[in-house]
Amino acid sequence: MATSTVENYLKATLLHEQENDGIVPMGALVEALGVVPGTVTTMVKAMAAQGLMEHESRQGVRLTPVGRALALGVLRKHRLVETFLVRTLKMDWSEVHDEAEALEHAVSNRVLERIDEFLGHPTADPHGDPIPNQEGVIADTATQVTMQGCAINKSLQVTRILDQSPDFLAYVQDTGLKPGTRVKVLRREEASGVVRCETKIGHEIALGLTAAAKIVVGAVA
Amino acid sequence: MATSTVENYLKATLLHEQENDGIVPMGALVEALGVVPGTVTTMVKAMAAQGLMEHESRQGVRLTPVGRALALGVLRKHRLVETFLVRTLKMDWSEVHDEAEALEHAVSNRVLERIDEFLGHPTADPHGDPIPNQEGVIADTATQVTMQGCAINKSLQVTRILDQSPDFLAYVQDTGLKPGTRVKVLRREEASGVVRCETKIGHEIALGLTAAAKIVVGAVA
DNA sequence: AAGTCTATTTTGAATACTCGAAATGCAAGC
DNA sequence: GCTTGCATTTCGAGTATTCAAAATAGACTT
Repeated sequence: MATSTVENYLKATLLHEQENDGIVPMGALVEALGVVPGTVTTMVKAMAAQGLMEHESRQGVRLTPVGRALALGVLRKHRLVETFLVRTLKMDWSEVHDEAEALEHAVSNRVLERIDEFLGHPTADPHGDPIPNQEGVIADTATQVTMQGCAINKSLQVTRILDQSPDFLAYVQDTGLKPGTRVKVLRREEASGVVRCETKIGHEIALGLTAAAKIVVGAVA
Repeated sequence: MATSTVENYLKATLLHEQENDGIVPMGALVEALGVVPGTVTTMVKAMAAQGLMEHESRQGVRLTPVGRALALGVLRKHRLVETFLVRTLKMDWSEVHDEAEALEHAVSNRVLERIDEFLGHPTADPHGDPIPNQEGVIADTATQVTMQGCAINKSLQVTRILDQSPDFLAYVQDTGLKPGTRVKVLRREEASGVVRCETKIGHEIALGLTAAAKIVVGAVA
């Protein structure tokens, strides 16, 4: 079995591979895991020896198929646990990340599949991030549109938040732009970079371009 | 924070103190934790230095108030998690022990209190073992009576199973003598040591004295 | 081409936990 | 009182993970 440290390295690598393409630089893992560079080098070598990743010296790492499969399993646990904490235990969706971080290493597959069933096989967690299925397949996200690029004056709904930092989560909470919320972009002010929109409740909101780029929207069901 | 290893040593010590009185011999921890004697000596010394237990050389250990409080917290987590796995996730009550063993170290107090609330503040886990409350107080168990010593021909119910081994749990499952089940002891055959009883469903069962001594019964509500 | 900057690697050391095997203390029996 | 036996302790060593600090490789300037 992989230790929780190893699982964390796998997950961080997978997440980076998903966001950017090509090799994952050591610095990205240093950043994501909050350790010093030397530690990452040591761990990466050990994991490469175990066949979980490939290490190109002075370049970075890449997951092997085995490593990727394990990483997807960890991601699945993380996101199902988050969903569970919010939906069933009524915890605040902006505070469940750290809890899930700890639990993802302790939940067995047996328990996980019970949770999955209990929740009705959800495909996205409370932040809208897709949940890999048991085989590690993730629903397509290539065609995603954010509030920065979506159609104007069309009734849409928030489907995903791309920035998980507590700050941004609090901001989203504040404006009410959580996954599931109906929104319509009224207009974009090119000069100032302000995006004006209104929510279902009639509330009108102005948000900056960077913020708009982090909120994914889709058609209403 | 205590590591999960430390939590396991604390819990094992508490459990032994509850079953037997006086000092807990090192051998008891060796047995309970599945490590070699030298390891226990090393850990115990470290924990004594941290003020979690007192170590009498060549004798054994005793929890300090601080250690006991922590141990009760771990026990509370273990038992609430077990209850949750059985009641909410519909897992088999004879197989949840190992799962809870892993989860008890990963569940935060915040999550734990949500689970407690979700379950309606239960006072006993699926095996009938009492769940300490938030202050570490355990409901009285001194007046417990087993099927070995209870009244004859009185309608009672199973309230607790004292042996958690998979074997005995399977036996209990088999005979249907789970916590909550109504039973009446018909008679005890002194010579053979057989205890005859009948369950609510009219089923008549014969069980040995050792088995009878592991099944706690109480008045029906 | 030489020099500089930065990411990465190396090295040496620490912590927490574990083992196996040898040494020791103590209680019980003869 | 001496010996035996078992529980416990000590000792030396190994794994996994981490850090701080020094060394190095490449890429980027000038």
